[in-house]
Amino acid sequence: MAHPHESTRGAPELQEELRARGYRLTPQRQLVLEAVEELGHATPEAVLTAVRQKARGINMSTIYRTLELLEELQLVSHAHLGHGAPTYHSASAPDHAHLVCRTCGRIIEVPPPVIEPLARTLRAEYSFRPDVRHLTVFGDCADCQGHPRPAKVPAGPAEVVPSEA
Amino acid sequence: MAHPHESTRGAPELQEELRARGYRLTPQRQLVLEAVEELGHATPEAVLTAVRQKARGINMSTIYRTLELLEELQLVSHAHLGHGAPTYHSASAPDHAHLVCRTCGRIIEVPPPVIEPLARTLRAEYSFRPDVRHLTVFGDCADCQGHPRPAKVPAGPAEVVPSEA
DNA sequence: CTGCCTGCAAAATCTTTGCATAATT
DNA sequence: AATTATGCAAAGATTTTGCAGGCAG
Repeated sequence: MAHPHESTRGAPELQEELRARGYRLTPQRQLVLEAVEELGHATPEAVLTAVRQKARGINMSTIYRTLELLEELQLVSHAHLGHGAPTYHSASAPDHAHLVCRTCGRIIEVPPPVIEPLARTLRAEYSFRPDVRHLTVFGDCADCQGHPRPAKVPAGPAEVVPSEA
Repeated sequence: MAHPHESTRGAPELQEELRARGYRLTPQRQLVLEAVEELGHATPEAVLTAVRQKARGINMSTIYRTLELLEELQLVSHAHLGHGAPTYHSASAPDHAHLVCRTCGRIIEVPPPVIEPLARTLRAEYSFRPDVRHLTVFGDCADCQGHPRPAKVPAGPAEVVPSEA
């Protein structure tokens, strides 16, 4: 198959979560959830584009409203990987934090165990419970160290490199 | 004195850094740097307000251009503490990362040593060099755990709680 | 003087909201 | 049938950019 995340229990679970809170199941909501699951790291703009390939007439405001709803239902979560646009992830994908290279824009996913020692320290010393899924660490990746750092990060959301750890 | 950061070597160092790269020293640039040093965590909007109390006629576009320049000169750095507005910090203040409570909005500063173990791991396993000053960890603070989490984070930039560690 | 900077205004992004209509339950 | 959800368009909020005049060096 062509998509990153296969655990698209989508519809059934979605309907269940929606109805439990008095919300309705609509084609738009199914499509948005599917798009987030398939895209992996999706900006609202990317979700809109993806959804429009399957159905027409869908509006950006619906994307925003739906993403907010899905996040409330804990079916998706978002993280800030750059200046402006947040990116959404499916809750059915494995949890991970992000490393973002400031020079080339590359995004590296890291599994929770890498963050856990820090999380433990924050819980112990600050009574603070971090949300690892929302964590983004900015810095320079292996390929970009020592380079004269361009004024701005290059174009596009850049490739995502899931860590194998 | 009434302001957080006293190490306002400001003007001299600013002039030096500017001239070294062919930039000019202007009243606006001095005022913006001072404001960032005095405010501690400053959004562009807050900087504008602060600067306008000392001089008039200053425009928001100058704030943005100046903050960008000061960051290039490494005299300030920014972090994303919330949804939209970035906050700027003086480089003359002690380095620190941020913990942001999603429920009450409280901001807790943590010193680099707390983050260092994670930084070491990322360098060793991912050849990734994190920028600790830019690091923000979202989660729930001691006071807010177990609470029914409001739909939205409460008003205002909220108080900043420098860690004593 | 020469050319960098600033203020102003318009534009560009990105997101939210009001409202009438369409769709779900 | 009762309400919720959507599409559309306009409004907001934030940041960027083009220009002509002003100021630093």
